[in-house]
Amino acid sequence: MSKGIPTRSENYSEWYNELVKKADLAENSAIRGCMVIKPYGFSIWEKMQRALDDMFKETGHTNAYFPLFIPKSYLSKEASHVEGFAKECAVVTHYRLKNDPDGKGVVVDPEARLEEELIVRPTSETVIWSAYKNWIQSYRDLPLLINQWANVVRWEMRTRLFLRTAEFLWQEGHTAHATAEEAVAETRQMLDVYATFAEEFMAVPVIRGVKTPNERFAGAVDTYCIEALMQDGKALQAGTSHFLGQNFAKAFDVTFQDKSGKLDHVWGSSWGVSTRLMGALIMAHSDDAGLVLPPRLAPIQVVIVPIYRNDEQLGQITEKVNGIRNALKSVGISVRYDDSDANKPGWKFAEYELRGVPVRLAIGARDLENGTVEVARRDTKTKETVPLEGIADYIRQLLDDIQQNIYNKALQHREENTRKVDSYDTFREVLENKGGFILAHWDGTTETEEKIKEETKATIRCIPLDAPEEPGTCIYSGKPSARRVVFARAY
RNA sequence: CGGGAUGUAGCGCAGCCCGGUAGCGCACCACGUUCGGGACGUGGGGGUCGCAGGUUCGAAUCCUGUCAUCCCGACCA
Repeated sequence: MSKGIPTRSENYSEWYNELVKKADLAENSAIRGCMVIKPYGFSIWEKMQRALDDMFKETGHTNAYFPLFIPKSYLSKEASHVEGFAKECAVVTHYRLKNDPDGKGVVVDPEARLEEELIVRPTSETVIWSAYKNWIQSYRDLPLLINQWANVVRWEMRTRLFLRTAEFLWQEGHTAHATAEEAVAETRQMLDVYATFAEEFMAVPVIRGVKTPNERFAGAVDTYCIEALMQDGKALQAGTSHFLGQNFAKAFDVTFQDKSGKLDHVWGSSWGVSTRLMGALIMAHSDDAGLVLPPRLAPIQVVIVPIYRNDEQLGQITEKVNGIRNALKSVGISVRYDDSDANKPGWKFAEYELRGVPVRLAIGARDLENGTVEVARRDTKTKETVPLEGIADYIRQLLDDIQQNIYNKALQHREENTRKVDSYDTFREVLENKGGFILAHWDGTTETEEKIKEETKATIRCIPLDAPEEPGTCIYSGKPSARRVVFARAY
């Protein structure tokens, strides 16, 4: 990027922060740990939301909305759940302010203390399951397939734009089923939905896997996840899906009668992805010139920049551009024509590259004469002059090519940075010098996992669902192992 | 909550050591020339120097306190 911004290789972290700000995606708010998502950033998030929501509905889910506040007693009903979240909860203790007796603004009215504190939801399992108790009586009420789009709060000590913020936006699905098999199938189905979304929309290849007990969601029987590899060799969990067993059903006494009249607790699942996906999107593809957006998620797919010397020329160009815009719009391509006089073409070129617009068309007097347009693509930064005739089909094909190319690049990067390692020395060396995913044998104990984490900062990202059976010995303890698991340092 | 740093114009910074009434770049406004890769010239507007005390004839500068932000840890499905 221009103007003294560090490059990816100099300082990935700083590069990321600057990019988020310069590309007008988000900024830190004055509120501790919170983020302001700016209009451009939010428009990308909206595209993600829409695509995900369509996928949820296709798989039979409906949207609903539950309260922001959770009575403290709800949260404590499921023992491991409360333990997992207790350390990062924002708590509402009072319901009224009053004027400061010393005349200095307002103070919390000590007389307005809540009898029972309210927790700002860190996740909604507890409020939702307390509602499900009343919604479910019979097997005829099942499966219950509900999703909500909401904000949640987790009081993180240290935050990073999009990747970890005190408040974030997400989607959380909560389902109830008559059998364990159905609930597991749901859990796996939603994992696949997430993986498909990541790969086909975000152009980010992911590994589907199951978490170790240590990394499991607080209150789940099994936690599944998709793991992506960022350009700096660190892993990012891009989505999770949990099989809850009967844990929440038991905690909230959610039972149903089956066909034979027998009473049983229902089986649950929950799953979610958050604005963290924005972080994944940014980190997976961007380069030193700025953001690189996959066409399927780009708010503006094509920007048109006129090159002119005077109003007369601009008029002629605009006339030609109107035809192009209509042709592109008619095949469903989103276009912006930037004829603003405020900035020069060179400035606009740089600006739209920074914002990751996949395709840029430049059209000037030369093109008017020749019946051509200059087409520049963001992913490869190449440009060529093409005839105006058939431009819509050409661009549509080009957008598909760009989507595919971005994915291929990310996949190639992941493949080049996924290594089988069989000794602890090599493991440490690879982590230190190369990063990436490391496929290694592990003895299956939390103890070993913790030791490795302490010594190397690497965690087991997941046990891949497609991990082949392969007897070996644990790189740390030397004990037998049935298959390799994925290690990495993570965000 | 520990360790380090920083608060000066919308943004990025210099000035502080050695006290003398605030400056640079970008952005902004006006005019002209420019316009196919972040244009140039000339003129102009904008700041109680984070906040509160103190020292001094005089404080952005020295002292004390305080608040905030950032980085490194601890924390983190």
